[in-house]
Amino acid sequence: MAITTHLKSLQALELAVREGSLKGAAERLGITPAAVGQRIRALENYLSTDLLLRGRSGLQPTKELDAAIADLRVAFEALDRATELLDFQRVSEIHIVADPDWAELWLAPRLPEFREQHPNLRFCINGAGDVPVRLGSPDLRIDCDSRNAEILFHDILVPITGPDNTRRIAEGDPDHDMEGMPLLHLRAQLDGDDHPGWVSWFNTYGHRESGQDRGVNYPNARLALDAVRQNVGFLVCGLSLILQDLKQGSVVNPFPFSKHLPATQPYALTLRHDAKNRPAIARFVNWLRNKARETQAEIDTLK
Amino acid sequence: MAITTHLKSLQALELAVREGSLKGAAERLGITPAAVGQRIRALENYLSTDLLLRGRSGLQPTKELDAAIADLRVAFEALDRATELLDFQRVSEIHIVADPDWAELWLAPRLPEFREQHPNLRFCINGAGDVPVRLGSPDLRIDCDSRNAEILFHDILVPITGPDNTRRIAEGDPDHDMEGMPLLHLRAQLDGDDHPGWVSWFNTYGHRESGQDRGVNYPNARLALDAVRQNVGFLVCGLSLILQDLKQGSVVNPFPFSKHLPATQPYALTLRHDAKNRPAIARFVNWLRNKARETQAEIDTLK
DNA sequence: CATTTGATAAAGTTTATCTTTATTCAGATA
DNA sequence: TATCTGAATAAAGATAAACTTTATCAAATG
Repeated sequence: MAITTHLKSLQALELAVREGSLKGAAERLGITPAAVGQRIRALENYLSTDLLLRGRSGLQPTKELDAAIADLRVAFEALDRATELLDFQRVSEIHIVADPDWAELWLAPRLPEFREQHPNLRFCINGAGDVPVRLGSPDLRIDCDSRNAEILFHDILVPITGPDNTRRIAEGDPDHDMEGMPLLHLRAQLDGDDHPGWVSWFNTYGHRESGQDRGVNYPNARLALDAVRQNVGFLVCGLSLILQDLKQGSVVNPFPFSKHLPATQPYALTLRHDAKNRPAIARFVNWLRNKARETQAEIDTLK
Repeated sequence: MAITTHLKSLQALELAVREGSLKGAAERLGITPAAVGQRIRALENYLSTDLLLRGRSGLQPTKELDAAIADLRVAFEALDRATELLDFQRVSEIHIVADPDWAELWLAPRLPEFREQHPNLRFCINGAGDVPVRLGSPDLRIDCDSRNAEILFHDILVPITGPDNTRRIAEGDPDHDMEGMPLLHLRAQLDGDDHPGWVSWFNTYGHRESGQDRGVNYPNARLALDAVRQNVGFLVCGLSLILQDLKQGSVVNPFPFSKHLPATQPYALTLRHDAKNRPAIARFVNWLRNKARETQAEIDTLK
């Protein structure tokens, strides 16, 4: 028994008969009337038979089609039921809690790619997103603090500055040039040892004796990065968060990447206990792992 | 109600479940297993759900799919029935009687293009072809003799010779060069006035006083043309029959096409009384008219 | 343990499908 | 009758889907 071909043609045909016009079918299919005509004609050509008598006002199936139209209707009704059951419309929600800087600067720029392929998924990231927060623990947690979590990648911390300094750096000694510009700090860098900043960097690589913690403080990396892009000063920042900026040249590295500090902890992923059973989440995590692997590779290449 | 999308994915899915393997489904669909996997995966991605648990030996629908598989089976069984009814396999026969030279030299080279788009059609042309002759009148008749027939195109008759003469013609006087080479005749050209040949040509354009009907006789144009291609001599031939040869340079025209004779009658088409009701024939005739129009245009351009 | 078989991933190519634009045509409207 | 309108169509070019190929992987089999 041969397998049915021209499925889309048959679908268009059945719909055109049901609607009484190519135009009507086109609207339901979300394509142009010309496309519907082409689909049907393709089938007619294949069969070397006319199937539809096209009048200006209304269509009429030929007797060849008449014989089959009942089966076509049965078929597409059954398919529509199956579609319903398979829950084409289902919206699955993924709730994520993550390091805010990472969420804003690493995840957010990469997410649209994934969402394009998974239009049925809704995200809630750190309380914001497509859907409101849900009570209880999130499906995923990504940060640098959790123990026993699956490691995504090990970041490194590097000094960066704005694009206007590119020329100056090329000509002279970056140490010298830095003298005139403020150091930018993240609040977290000054609060504890978990987030190494300028203090650690100068302690390791020298270049400046005093005033290592002077300068401007920013509450989060996004704001600090905005300032860097506008040439406000120099910042020590996770390389993973600025890969795109470096490629575009909207920020630059005044020192070779070999002068970096390792992050104290890797970014790591914790899954909610029952999340593994949800295919949507499994698929998202899978994507996340791949993207993390890419990032790790880029970091390792540069450092 | 939304319209079912991913028809091919659903088809592959249903078939894979029925066959118990991607490979089996692939064979029935006439594509590679990789393609089947891709179809199914596309749907799974779209739904963000797993549908098929792939084991090395045997597949198993997930519970999501289980709910829908019955409807899918119903749908594709109905489609297969519809397919049957629409007679995907139907073989329609077209019986043609035509001027033998035209059939061999004009129709035969053009027909494959049409047949490629209409694999269900079988031809019987002048008793030969895919199917044996049928009693009674043919569906189509194409010749230059019938009256009250639909004109396809008006041919012109031109002298031609083989490619080896190209150089000699370029250098000198074709009249002179013709002296050493035999004139080729078709039997029909010598028999009556319907098929002008060298006699008419020399009477019109001069160049030779005697021996206009001497030379070699051929029973049909194909054989004569074979001889021309091998530089046996000079022939007066319908331009429509050698357009491709001229383009390829396998025959050449020693005289400008302005020195042509008009064919006494155009090629014309007669349809059997009931042929108009057969869509396959209507479509073939339509194609024939288009091709004839093309030929007419080429002739008019050259002459 | 080596081999076979079926599924998968990645990449590149081919083919199908769709849109756009312009044209045609039957019937409605003036 | 003329002309207008709305739907279908034709042609061409652009886009996107689908397929094949090649290589890899993992389970099952000998």
